[in-house]
Amino acid sequence: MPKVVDEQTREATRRRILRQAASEFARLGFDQANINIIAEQAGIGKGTIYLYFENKRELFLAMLRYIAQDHLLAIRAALAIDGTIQQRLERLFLAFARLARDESDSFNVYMSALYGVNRAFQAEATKLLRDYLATIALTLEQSQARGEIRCSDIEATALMIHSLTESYILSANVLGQSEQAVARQAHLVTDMVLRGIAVSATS
Amino acid sequence: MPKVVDEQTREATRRRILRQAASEFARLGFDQANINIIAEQAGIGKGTIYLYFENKRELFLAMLRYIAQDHLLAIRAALAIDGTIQQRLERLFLAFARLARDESDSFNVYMSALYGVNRAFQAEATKLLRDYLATIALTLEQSQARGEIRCSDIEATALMIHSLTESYILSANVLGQSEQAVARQAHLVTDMVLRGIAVSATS
Amino acid sequence: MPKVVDEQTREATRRRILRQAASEFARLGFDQANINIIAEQAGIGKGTIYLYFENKRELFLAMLRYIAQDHLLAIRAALAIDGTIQQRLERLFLAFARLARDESDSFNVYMSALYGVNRAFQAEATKLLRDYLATIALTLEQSQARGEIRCSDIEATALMIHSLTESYILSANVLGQSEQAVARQAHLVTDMVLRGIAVSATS
Amino acid sequence: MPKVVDEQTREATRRRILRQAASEFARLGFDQANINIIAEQAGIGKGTIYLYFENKRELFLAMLRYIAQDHLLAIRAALAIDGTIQQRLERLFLAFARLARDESDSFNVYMSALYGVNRAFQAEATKLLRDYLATIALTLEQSQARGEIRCSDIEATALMIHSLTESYILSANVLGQSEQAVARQAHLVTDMVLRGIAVSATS
DNA sequence: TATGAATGAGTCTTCATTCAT
DNA sequence: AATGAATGAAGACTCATTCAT
Repeated sequence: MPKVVDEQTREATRRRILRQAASEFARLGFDQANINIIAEQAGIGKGTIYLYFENKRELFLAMLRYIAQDHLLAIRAALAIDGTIQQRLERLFLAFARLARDESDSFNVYMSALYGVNRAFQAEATKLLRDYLATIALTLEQSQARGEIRCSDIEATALMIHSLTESYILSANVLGQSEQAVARQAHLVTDMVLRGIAVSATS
Repeated sequence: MPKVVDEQTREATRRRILRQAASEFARLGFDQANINIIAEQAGIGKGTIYLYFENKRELFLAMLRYIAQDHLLAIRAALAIDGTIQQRLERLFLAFARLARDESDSFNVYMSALYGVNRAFQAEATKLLRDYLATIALTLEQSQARGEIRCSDIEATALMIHSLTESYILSANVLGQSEQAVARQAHLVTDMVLRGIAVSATS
Repeated sequence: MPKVVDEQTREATRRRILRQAASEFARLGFDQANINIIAEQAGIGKGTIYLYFENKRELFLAMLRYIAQDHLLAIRAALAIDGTIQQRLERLFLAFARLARDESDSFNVYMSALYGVNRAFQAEATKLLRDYLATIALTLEQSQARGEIRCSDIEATALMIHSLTESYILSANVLGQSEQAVARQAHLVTDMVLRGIAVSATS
Repeated sequence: MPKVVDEQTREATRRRILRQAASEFARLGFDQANINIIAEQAGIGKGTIYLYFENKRELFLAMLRYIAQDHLLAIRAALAIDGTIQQRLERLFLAFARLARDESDSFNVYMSALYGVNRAFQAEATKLLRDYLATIALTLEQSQARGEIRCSDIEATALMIHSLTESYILSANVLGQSEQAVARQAHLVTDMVLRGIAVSATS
């Protein structure tokens, strides 16, 4: 009989690797990150990592999917159906701000993948982007069904909302603005977006 | 005046290196880009590149500054004082769209630097971001002075405008939307921004 | 008598391993051959192989001895006492040709060991060589006792016969000659050997 | 102006690498041989070896060609046109014996390549084999033109001569026979071959 | 000033072997 | 006895950088 490794242990190890990988990739980028160090930090042997992931590239992609799930859950929770569209979008904005702060590792690594030069990583990051947009689009549709807004092009509007939210927070972070300063903009930005939509929708 | 000719030659070589560096860094990223290939493409010897730049890192930073100048000129030209604020912001939007298309190399490399993981590069890219924002803020001030708009927080608004513009175009590109489709949004987006500002300004 | 069944099972497993080992070592050579794959092909677990053989090296040596037995049986059968010396040597030649064709795996692995660089393997392969030579020498002695041939140096002659036989077939194979073409040489080569012996024996 | 490296220096380095490579490959075989150690022994840096040879495999093949030239020169010198066919073949036999002794490194490495499992190496070693055979065939033709021998199938006879010579010496070496003992067989073996040819030729 | 040959630090990955079950 | 998950030593190869010319 083989050494019985229960699924749980295996899954726990897998997660530990992914977490350390996220940390290292976020800190150093794909190329500079060192597989051996990731293994060491995960408390396993050098070779063991290859029992869980085919190679460095696959580890990176798996990690990307792993953090994507987290992010998406956060986004969906923020856009939960209760509240007005304004409140929901504010929650979205704040959720992004929180992610960028509390999960800066995974946020950085996702942004690097999305705007970096590696096509394979970009493709994977784009999948997450599409999921974001679909979630936002769903919210807009619900809101429209309720008569809160009137929106001619849901897709484009979702893209606009996401772009503005994400980019605003990223730029603010890069510029060194405090989280509080950013949080204070939640109402302002969503208000602007909603009024912008309302107007453009009728134009 | 042989000295001058030498200066010119030297400057020309420097630019040739920077141009090739931008191309390679955009294509492969900092780590994967190969100094030898950049030298070869620039038509100089491997060692010569070190007579112009201390090391790979400095070459990257110099290249970042080099393309930043180009971009800033384009942004300033787009925001030239003639026309209404709406027209000026539309030109800004289109200028970004054109950069993302015609200068995709340098656009990519700038985005990678800004949202990548290398702090040194991020700091340099942030300088360019600050220049963008200052230029936009200046435009908003001019517009306000003319009474076109009324804006409580110029800085935040500039950031919003820039974020929305840049991120919209990037996301659209990543999602594979055509340039034309993006261009058609110019009026819509700027209109939304302006009405958003107008309203938020009074709120 | 469960003990006997166990013994049988154990021996069967051992043989299965040896057979797969011969196949892999012949295909890839000692270093490139993969213990895990041998185990897999033998239908046993990775670790189990170490219950039968101390390590990769010992497995190789055991396999070498295993195939040596087969070869030696074939050689002895070919040199069976019936027939003239010419017929017996022709059968030897054809037996080698058949081995090289039908048991090319074990033939290759033996040649690699004998002429390869690993001293331990060479020593083991040399044992087989000595057995070959002893069998041939025995045949020559029998033939001499019968008055068929007259041979001053049995050892050297046996070596000559073996060398010519083995090397001819190998070279022919390497050069891509068909089995049939090789087989047709049987009479010619043995004839030459015998006349060579006859003459040199009197000189 | 680049560092001027005269052809001579470069060629000398190349040879030094090839010589050390032959030594290491002969000692350890292709897989166990260590590129870094070869470089070190050749008195150059680890990376330098890759300026002369694309990779380990190409280094091995280049070394094979390099030693092949040496061997072929020795073979050709031995078969120089002066003397009887018997004398020429004796010189061939002795030349092989000397190579196996004095150039045992390159001899081993050639044999490993010829009878090993790596097809690429086998193909290259086979080229050398063909050259050997062509040289021997030429000698036989010359001898036939002079009326010394009469030979129906030059190619097969050349193969026989080479096989016997090479294999006899190899086996003798493997069996631990002294060089002198081998050398003493020169006359015996060639005599046998020639008489064998003469007879088989008329049959 | 310009060059490119030489260097060697650095890293992903393989695989024989061990050992807890 | 049988297993296979875990290990880590080992090595080919790349490429930024140096420096003799």
